[in-house]
Amino acid sequence: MASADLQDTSELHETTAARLRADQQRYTPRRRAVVDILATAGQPLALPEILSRGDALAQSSVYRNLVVLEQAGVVRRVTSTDDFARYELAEDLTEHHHHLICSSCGTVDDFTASRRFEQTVARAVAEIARDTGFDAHHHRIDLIGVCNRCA
Amino acid sequence: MASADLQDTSELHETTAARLRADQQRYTPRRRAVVDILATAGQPLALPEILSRGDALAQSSVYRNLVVLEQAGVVRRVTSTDDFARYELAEDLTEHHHHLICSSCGTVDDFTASRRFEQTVARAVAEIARDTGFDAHHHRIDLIGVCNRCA
DNA sequence: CTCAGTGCAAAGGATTTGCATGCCG
DNA sequence: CGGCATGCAAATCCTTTGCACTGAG
Repeated sequence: MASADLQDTSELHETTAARLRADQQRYTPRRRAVVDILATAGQPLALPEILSRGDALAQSSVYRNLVVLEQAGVVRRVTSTDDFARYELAEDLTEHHHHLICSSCGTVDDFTASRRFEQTVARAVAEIARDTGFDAHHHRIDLIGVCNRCA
Repeated sequence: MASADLQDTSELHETTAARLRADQQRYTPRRRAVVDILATAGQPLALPEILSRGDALAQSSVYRNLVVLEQAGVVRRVTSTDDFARYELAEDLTEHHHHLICSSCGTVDDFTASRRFEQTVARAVAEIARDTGFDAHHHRIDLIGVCNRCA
């Protein structure tokens, strides 16, 4: 299960720097800003949200940096119901979790399931992989519905 | 794999017609064509795929009809890794299933899980809903990996 | 000095929309 | 006849890309 407690941002940044380095990429101030924003968000963010939380970040640069960060395994892109891509830190930098997707406004919130549930899922996934020959890297489990704000 | 023999497409079309009617919408030949294509596909289709399987369907009309069909609860929009939206028949018109998403080519295939697994999921979902107050209409469970063709 | 990173503006591309026409009811 | 469905083309809008500039090494 790894994924220590990375509430400690310095460890997060160290890990991020290491992964970027492994990808021959630098950990620039802009990239660090993006990581910081995602780390404190607690939910996947769409680009406009990232921009508004940052200080004069250029849209194109953020997009470009997100690509680099995703490539390095630091960031993960998630899709919702609207047509904004949303971004969050890679799961091994945070905590294993799933998403509550609001079909009304597109907001994505995190939630964690019980250990027992996760075990069952893991078992089922392994089973499926065996049966279908599909090489599953990871899975995603989302609940789609209406969030409190929209209800 | 496909949903195999469309034993009774007439029932599908009847149901579809009813749902459209409930939405004050007509079941036109074009809409029927789209439903037929999705019914025989056995996997979610991107728009170009729908067009190529149809006979001179206009792109914009198909998009428009997909919106209408989705609105009426006949069609469901699913997202993959590429930037094509994909469409499939609503789950209650087919069979409860999940998706194998290829992170390489974006293809989405169907798979069904064991009854036991689904029960556990249902229980967990209810639990989450109770804890978070999130009104979950449905859930989605996808396995992301590399399909046989891309491997 | 070199070259990756950045910002601005313009381009791309899937999806949506305006408008004129055709057809079902 | 009237209004919705359709096709075509143009418009949208998120995202990507071209290009010139800046700063770290």
